[in-house]
Amino acid sequence: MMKLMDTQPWLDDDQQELWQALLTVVIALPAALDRQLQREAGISNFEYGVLARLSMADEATMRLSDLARVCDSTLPRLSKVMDRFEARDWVVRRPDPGDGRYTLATLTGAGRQKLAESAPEHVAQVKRLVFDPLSAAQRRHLGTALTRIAATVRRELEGG
Amino acid sequence: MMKLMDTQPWLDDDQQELWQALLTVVIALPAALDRQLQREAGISNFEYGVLARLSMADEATMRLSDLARVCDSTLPRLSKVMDRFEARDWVVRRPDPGDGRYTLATLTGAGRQKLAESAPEHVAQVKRLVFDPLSAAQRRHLGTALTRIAATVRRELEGG
DNA sequence: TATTTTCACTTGCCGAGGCAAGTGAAAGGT
DNA sequence: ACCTTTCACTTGCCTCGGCAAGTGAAAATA
Repeated sequence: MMKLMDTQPWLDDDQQELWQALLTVVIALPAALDRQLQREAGISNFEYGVLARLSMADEATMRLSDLARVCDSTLPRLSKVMDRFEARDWVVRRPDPGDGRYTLATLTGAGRQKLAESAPEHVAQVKRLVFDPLSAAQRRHLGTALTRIAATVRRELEGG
Repeated sequence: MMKLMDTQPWLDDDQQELWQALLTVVIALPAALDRQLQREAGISNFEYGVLARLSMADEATMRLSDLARVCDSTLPRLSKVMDRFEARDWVVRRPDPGDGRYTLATLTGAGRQKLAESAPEHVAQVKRLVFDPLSAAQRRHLGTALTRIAATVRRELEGG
């Protein structure tokens, strides 16, 4: 153990503080968002993201594999979310006419409405928890840093 | 509710970008850490955090409720983690002599060893994913912003 | 002192997600 | 044309975590 600490030193104090704050954010922020969305809309933060992404797509339609990628999801996970959404008539699935291996998911009117209903409070919560505590400059800096980290993590998950 | 939408509508473009990056980080970063730790040590990122926190405590001993708070965990969740840890002889639980309602958890030698084994690669991964992509100034700014957000989110979860 | 309330934790039940194996469609090889 | 391989997804099995109800210990009230 001592030997390992020599070659691969631990985080220094500043790094420790940053790391602890990041851990709290990645653990507690999703928990807070989930609780509010679950209570007020009966969906998870992740499910909200799926609805939002689909609604932004052309024709509100995407291939599942593309949707999974932009939502940072595995395919099995998204598949099961789609099962739930289809059961509630929020989306419809059909094979891609051009290539039968792909599946196209389309947001229905009911799905769009569900999103519209849950959006205002969710957005307000995001603003309250993430944006309100920061100055404009801090937001800029945070955006820059997070974008870099996000890109690195994405590569990690795709390559690993 | 309507009032919120009037005064604070959707996120603007810069906010959208920040928000998307933050979503990727809170979703994909834990996933990446979990995968590596699971593969190489058979534990989750959360479990690693519990071991690490305990090891830092005086006598490697903490009340479960205190441990839960610093790990941003619920008590049921931590209780089940402790079941697993006790089954592997990584911790022992005993009632607090001073107040029988509290339970003290102590890290055993085996538990400390498990932590020491998994630490180097985990720390290296954290450095690679979080610190390496950033300049020194960016790290400082990120730390400042995340600390503020973390404090806000903590208050949210305790108060809600 | 007896009863009630408040803790700190545990347990049971259920839904969600990961992984590995299965299915069906297209592409590649012979 | 056939067989194999490679996709894109789906399904099954299992574990983890959330919530609500249960337990046992201390405090508060009477």
